Amino acid sequence: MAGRVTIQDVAAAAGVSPSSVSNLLNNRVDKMVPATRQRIERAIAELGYRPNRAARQLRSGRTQTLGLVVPSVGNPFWGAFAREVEVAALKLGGNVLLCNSERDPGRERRYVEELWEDGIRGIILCTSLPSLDHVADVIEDGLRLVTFDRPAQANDPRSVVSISIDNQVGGHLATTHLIDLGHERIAFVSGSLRSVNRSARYRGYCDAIEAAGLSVSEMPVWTGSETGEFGDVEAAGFGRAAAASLFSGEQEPPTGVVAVNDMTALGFCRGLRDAGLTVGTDVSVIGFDDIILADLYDPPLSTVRQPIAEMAQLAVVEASASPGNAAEPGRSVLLRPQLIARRSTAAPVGAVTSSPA
Amino acid sequence: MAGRVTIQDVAAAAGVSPSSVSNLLNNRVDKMVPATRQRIERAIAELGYRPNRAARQLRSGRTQTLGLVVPSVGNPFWGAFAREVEVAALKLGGNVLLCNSERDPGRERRYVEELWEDGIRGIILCTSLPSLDHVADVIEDGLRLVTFDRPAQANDPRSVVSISIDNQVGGHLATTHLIDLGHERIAFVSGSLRSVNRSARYRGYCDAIEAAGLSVSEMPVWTGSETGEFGDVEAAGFGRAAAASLFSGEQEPPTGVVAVNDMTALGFCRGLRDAGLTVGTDVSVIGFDDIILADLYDPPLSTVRQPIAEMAQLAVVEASASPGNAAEPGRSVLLRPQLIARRSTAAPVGAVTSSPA
DNA sequence: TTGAAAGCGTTACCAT
DNA sequence: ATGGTAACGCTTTCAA
Repeated sequence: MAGRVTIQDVAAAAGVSPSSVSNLLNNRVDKMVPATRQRIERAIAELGYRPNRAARQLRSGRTQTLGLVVPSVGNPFWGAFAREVEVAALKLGGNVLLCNSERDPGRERRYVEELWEDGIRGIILCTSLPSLDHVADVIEDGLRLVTFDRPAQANDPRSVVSISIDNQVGGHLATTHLIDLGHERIAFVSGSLRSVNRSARYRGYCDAIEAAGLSVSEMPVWTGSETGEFGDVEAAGFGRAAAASLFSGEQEPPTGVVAVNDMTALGFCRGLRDAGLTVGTDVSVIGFDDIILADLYDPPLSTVRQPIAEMAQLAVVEASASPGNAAEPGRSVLLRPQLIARRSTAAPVGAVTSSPA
Repeated sequence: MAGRVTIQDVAAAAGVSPSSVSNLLNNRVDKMVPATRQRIERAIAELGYRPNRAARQLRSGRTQTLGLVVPSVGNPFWGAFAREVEVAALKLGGNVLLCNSERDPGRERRYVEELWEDGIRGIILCTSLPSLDHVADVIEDGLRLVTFDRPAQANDPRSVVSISIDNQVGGHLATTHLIDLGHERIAFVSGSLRSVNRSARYRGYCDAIEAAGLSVSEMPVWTGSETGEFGDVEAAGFGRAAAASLFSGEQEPPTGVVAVNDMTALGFCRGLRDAGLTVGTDVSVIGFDDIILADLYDPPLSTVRQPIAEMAQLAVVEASASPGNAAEPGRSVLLRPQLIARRSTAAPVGAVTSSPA
């Protein structure tokens, strides 16, 4: 019954006009006589009235809902981020509509368009595609797009705001950590490097390697097949396969490993165990993200932390901002990642006796 | 520009009436002359027209969007479930609006009401509250509510469909596994038991203990403070604290542990490590859920698996069903959990020499 | 096979 | 301080 109660019914029951009910609903109560207000409130309660969002949105053109497109909430990192986004949105009185892209550009595009059609005008898109062409037309229509985990690229539309850690610094941090511990044969393990953040992490890795007087070309870099794409949840299986390959005996194995994210690192650790090796003593492994399970792992996983709560907050503010009070668009916010050294990284077994370069 | 294109503009551009455009949009093309159709399609493409969902929904009263309320996507189990729900919804041509309740009844209610106001008529609610009173009025209004991870209760409204594993069987499965391995001092570790699934798991635990001729009253049961609620993500910290307490030396420690879920189990393992104990040899630990990290852990965690893909599919079908083709309401689907024995459980050290009861 | 016109429930303007 | 009323963009009869 209550499902079909309209603002008209409330007005009739309270003996006022629909406008007054609407005014109350929208907190325009400054000049309303308390008695009227109470009559309306009683009518609302008695009839069990609930406003119709579609009508409200159609008329006002506004929504309090933000769109959030992540690769996959099945991945603990994205799950944690999504949660932080919701927390931040709630603080601002908004909702969040969450979508999993599975890192598929087609799905990204479909979702962005669908959200736009739903009347949503602010979207946080967690993508790492080098180009935003696939959603360019919606951006032109006036979408406030915030990309996360993907620093701004040269060809990005002007209005896009990018929020990300400095992945190159992060890659450098992780690699330098291993170098400082005395490692000289350091692997880099990642899925396809076609994503901008992964390649930035890789660049940081290369910088650190070269800076230490080592040669990247001699390092075991494992980036999987060019063609095969790996979802975020599959990252673990990927890391496991990488470990199996790197320690198959066909080449000199690394003593330290930089994994492109924690899931891959955890999978890699599993692979090491399969091979009878011990993480932290036989081989040092460092990940990226600091998902909740990194600290729970045995041994606790060293990693590079992203300040997700802070980033989520920023992203929500930017995506919610009406054109007026938004910061200058085209902005790229690059936060600093933080090295979290735990027990999965240690000095290599033969560190002291290794011949100097 | 394109953002303000309406069906009228398209009709004008194509030289037809809005009705015809609408017919095309809704796939009512059976009796449309191909030429007309092409003109309209060209106009749509040229103008970059995109239908306005709010208007569409307001007029037709229909939405393809489902609501999904989980405790927290920060928890890998719920993240994985949410993903499966989305996959299932996509297959049926629908969307999913995801919300984190943090297991707060007030938030559950607020979300359910908000979703209803958004025009959403099917919701999958992952709650474990004994009563559904807090959302009863929305159900009366005609909401198709599917509860997940919470078997039907006596007072539930008739129309509610419940999808869950048989948690009592699951608890029994986990406990019996430890008993079969030779354990005689088996702890149960959980947050508050006020949730129906947790208490069902506990009941299964008790059944198994008693069936083995042991006494529940002599077992170390750790269910945390009555008052303190623990979120799903905090479950790990909780398990860790439980381990610290159970192995503090104040009482005889258990040789086996049934944790109420994998996050708690993983936290417990971390706590054991803090205490210098080894999981799988010194103490056996079994969890619940089989999150992706269970298999990645060192040692791989024994657990009781929930068939989440199958359950998600079921939930989506039920929540999407229009009253007509829905299965009989009030139904409670109880799926069978599956024991996954891995290396975190083994025979206790003193199994053979332990004195018989 | 296509078109005209009446709403869906709300807001916002302009009266009063 | 409150009411009347015209939109918002679309779907859906019903008529042509």
